[in-house]
Amino acid sequence: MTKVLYLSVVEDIKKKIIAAQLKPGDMLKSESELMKEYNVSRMTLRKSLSLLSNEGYIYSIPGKGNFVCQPDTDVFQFRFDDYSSFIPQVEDIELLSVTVENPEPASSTYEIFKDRQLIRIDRLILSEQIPVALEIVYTPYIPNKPVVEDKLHFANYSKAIETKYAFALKKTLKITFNNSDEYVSKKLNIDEFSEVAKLEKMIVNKETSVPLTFSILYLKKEYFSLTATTPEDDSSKKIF
Amino acid sequence: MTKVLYLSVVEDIKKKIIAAQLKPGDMLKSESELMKEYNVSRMTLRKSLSLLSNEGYIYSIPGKGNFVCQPDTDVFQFRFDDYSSFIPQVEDIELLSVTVENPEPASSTYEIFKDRQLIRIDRLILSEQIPVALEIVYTPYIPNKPVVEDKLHFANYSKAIETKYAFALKKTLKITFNNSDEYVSKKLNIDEFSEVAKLEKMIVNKETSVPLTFSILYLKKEYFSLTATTPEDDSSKKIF
DNA sequence: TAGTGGTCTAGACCACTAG
DNA sequence: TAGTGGTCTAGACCACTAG
Repeated sequence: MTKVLYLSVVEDIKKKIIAAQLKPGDMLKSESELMKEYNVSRMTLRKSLSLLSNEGYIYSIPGKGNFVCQPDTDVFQFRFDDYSSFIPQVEDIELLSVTVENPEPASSTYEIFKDRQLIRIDRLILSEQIPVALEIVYTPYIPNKPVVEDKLHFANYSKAIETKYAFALKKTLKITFNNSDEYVSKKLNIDEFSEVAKLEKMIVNKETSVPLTFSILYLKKEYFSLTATTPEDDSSKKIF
Repeated sequence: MTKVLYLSVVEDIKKKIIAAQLKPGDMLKSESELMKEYNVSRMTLRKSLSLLSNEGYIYSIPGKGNFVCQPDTDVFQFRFDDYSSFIPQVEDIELLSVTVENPEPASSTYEIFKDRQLIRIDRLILSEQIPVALEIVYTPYIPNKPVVEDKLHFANYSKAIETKYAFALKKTLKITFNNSDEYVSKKLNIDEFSEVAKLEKMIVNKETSVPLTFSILYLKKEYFSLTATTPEDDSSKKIF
């Protein structure tokens, strides 16, 4: 079908794996056999196997052969950037406060940042005039950076760092369901102690483990809905 | 450092990208320049580039050059198989009922399975004697399959299918916070209409879109906690 | 010892881009 | 037209596995 040799080999083997003609753990024919079967050179055949390997279909044991993977079908993926993931309507954002504070011992911010001074920014997210979520963002306070000095540009500054060092970052998101405290319930205009979704996001430098930002999003429970799926076949990846 | 040529090239370029010496959108040197710089053959250099591409660091535009990717750092991953993800303690499972039913029009099972007859299995998951979650699993009823005929073996049968056709499956998980209904609250022994986490998992055949199973897990809110992270560098992937 | 996969090279031909 | 990346080959040498 495809006029590119190595892709037609990939397609054929992949088809057999999906149809379970080749089952997890099964050994493929040897490379020299496959070379004859598909009438391609060793390097071309190996390029096909490489692709199948990258897509999680096969793995190889040197000296033995190539085998069909035991796939992990319990890994789910979803996209999350900020509140906009949850609030489809056009929203307003109300800046509540910008403060500089020291983490209290035993608080989660202390766990993360130790005793570094932090900038804390509180924002209220509204949809159709009603408050929907409360976001609190903590970032280390670095004097002389264009940060507190210019609150308005802070968000963009933060994003810029995130983009520049994107390959060095690791993000962690923890989702729980909590009773709101007095502050949160007042801001969201809900009953005290009623339930809210709590999303804690931490961004750290993958290499150095230095924390970059920590944020908490308190979201009205009826707005929380998360859909995650098994990752798709990564044909988006460029093929060399 | 590494004695494998193509890996040392990968390491060097990756280092530059992580350190933001090469920024998203930047063009790499041409392949012929890189060949000279690293003193490797074209195919070896291209193998390095291929790896970097697979790991999401670079992409190429034929006729133009290789470029540093604009990474998507908002994709999160987590593992989820069943209730065991949430209940760390040794748990008991109580089989509540196994029934055959027809989806009611407008119900979510009808949306998924249309009017196919379904097997519905209700289980109560207990931890330290107290009910923690209620699981309802729907599967198409196929007469003469070793399914309803032998309830005890059903779970294993289901798992076996899942394993065999793992490469053909796509799973979707939807998480929301809902008010419990009478049945759920009674079984979980909580106040009616109080909040529970609701996890709906659907397994479909990726190729044919035929649904395989649909399950709902009602989980006591205090047990719900989900931690997801940005995917790690996939050095687990075998390299050809 | 024969067979397997892993690394690496030199070289050929191609389509596409951009001046 | 010169340069870029994409495909494909034949061949060499290596370490590892298993009988």
